[in-house]
Amino acid sequence: MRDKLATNRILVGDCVQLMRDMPAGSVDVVFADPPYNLQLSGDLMRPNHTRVDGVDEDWDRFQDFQTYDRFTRDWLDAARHTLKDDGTLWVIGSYHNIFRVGAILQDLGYWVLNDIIWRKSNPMPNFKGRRFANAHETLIWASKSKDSKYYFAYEAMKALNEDLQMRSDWTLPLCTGGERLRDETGQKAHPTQKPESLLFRVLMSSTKVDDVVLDPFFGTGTTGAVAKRLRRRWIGIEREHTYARLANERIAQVEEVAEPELLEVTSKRTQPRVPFGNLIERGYLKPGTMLFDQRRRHIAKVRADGTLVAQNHLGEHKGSIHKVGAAMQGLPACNGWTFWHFQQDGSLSPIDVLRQQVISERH
Amino acid sequence: MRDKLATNRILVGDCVQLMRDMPAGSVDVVFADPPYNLQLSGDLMRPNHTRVDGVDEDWDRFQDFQTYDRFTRDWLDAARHTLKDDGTLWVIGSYHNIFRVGAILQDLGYWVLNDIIWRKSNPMPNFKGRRFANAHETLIWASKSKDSKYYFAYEAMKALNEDLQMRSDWTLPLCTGGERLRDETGQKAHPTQKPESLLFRVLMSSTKVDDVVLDPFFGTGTTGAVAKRLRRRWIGIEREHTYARLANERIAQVEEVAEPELLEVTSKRTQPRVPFGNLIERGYLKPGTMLFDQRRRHIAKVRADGTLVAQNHLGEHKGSIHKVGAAMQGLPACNGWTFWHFQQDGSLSPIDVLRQQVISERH
DNA sequence: TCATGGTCTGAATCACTAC
DNA sequence: AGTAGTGATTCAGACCATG
Repeated sequence: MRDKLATNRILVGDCVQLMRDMPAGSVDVVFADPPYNLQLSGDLMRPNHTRVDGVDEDWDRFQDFQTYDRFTRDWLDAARHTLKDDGTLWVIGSYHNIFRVGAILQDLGYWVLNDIIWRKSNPMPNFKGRRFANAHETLIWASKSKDSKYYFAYEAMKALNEDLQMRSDWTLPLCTGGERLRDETGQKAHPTQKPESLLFRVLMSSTKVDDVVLDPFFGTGTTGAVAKRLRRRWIGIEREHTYARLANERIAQVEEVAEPELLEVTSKRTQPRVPFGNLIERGYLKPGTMLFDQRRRHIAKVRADGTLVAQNHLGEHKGSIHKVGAAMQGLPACNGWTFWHFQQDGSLSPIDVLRQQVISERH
Repeated sequence: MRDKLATNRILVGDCVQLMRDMPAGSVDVVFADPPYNLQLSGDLMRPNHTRVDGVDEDWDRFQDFQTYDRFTRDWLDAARHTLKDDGTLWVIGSYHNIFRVGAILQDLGYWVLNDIIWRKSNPMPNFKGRRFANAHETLIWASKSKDSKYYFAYEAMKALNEDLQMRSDWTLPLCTGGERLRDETGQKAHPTQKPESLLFRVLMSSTKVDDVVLDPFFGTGTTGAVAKRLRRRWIGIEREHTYARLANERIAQVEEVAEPELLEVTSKRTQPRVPFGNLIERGYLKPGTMLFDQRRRHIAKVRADGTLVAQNHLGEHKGSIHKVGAAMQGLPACNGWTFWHFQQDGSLSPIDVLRQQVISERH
């Protein structure tokens, strides 16, 4: 069976049909980046009156949830047919579609191993201030069934993460700059190209050299590019000729690495900052607590939302610890963490010591 | 209807029945931490051969996905009955159940606003090294329907995050130490007690002072404790008397934030509107006064009826401060309050400061 | 060559009121 | 119910022009 499987090539056509035609149990890993069913309506403008270039391609339009569910069930079922019994499936999505994908793959008998959060270091903001900034996407990693003996490169993942177990949240930047494929006019070639760093971690964690990776929504071929670099075999399925042509050109330029395990990794473990508000949420400081500068010349009161309120001869000042510290001193700027102190057993300590406690909790 | 709703108390019993009996459209926010359907089989052992004290309660056992789905549909539907049209729902879960919860709530007509990742700073490691360390849980935030005018404390969230808009990933520690409720023998009283910091952020972002928060899986009452502290009204539903008793004792000890004004959040959106003409009526600006943009590239004259007149290479423009500001810049829109400035002692100030004076005069 | 400042952009379910 | 008017709203990072 194995040698019948043509790898390292793109099949152009409908992925459900093409996967059903593949030999059963021939693929080690499926990575799928299906349409998200975003249901966007109308234009979104930035505050500077420019238009956001959103996803409005035909392939992301579905009549309703029922239609999307049928589509999802079909391709997940066909993908299951191609998978070896010990193979695993990856799917990436957002809150628009990921719940439906997850529930359907559970119904089909897949066994969820992890849900993984791609925490974007540079997401698009929420321009209208109506929701939390949507700063992540979700991947589901699942084995073909509950009892399958799937592969997981535990040690490699730990090494990638400074000798700490790799967690289920990955902080990685978007695909921008030189990595982003563009057409002749400089426009992005594909609206949802994924960063190679994401596929690197997916393939390093769940495949071995020479394993076969199938991507039924190949797009511009990020999966193939990273698979080739890591000496995995790959099969891409893509409906649109334009994307397939771009992917072929792209992958042709990729060079394989001699020893994948020696690859240098961009592990951007950027520690999230600690906002002052966290100290209140976590009970280190209560709303109403008084803060002082070191010599007790200035005094401010903590509010529930993490701002301070204080008064001096110029009037009342409300805002961040930094802004109020600056205003009270009549200075253009101030580091509130070292300026403001809290009282403990009669003596004053800078609020920075509380921040250090929060950071140390995080390891 | 409002005064019929008994708040700040725990109802002991089945949440589906009790929610159905509540008056329709009476609750501002539902926060739910339902059973996760963990499907643990057998005991999990640490490397040092001690047993992990996992969730092994009767209430977390369901025969199959179908049974869990029916349960989920029932309580989500009953919760929808209690919600005001502009109310919102929060649900927390893990990959065991969150896909089913998310898909079902979408099917019921809820409209997902965000999925939120609770990124645990101190998660339990994966002891067997067979998966990624499960270091997060997922919350879904949804409005009752697509068109509802839900409440979101955008400015408060931004303030909590040092003046950057709050993202969809929240890094917070587990509930441990003194915050964790324990029984007489020192055992944790509830296996899945959530940290108060998590509820703080949930309630600060989506409720106002005196709003009603309903928690149908109340457990040991974290939602009630934080709601009381933040001066929100709360209703808890809990099936087990033991948990309800512990929750009552716990909440009785909670102190409300002493000064309600510390809980106030300010938002430009909720300020009363002031027509520009009011500034002229009240003598803040005289007809004939010249207004400028910040760099003095544009100039306009105030007319007695509260409109402006200005000229540029495209011709003469008359109309509101916004229309004329937009026309002068060749933009589709413009906020005239911040664009136009008046001269005072040689320096320019935005006319917005005059609007603020009018608002503060009115209290 | 380096520092600085302006511009552009990324899977986005992104306003509300009065007439 | 549809339309028009008011006026609220963005973060990180790459790239480019300028000094």
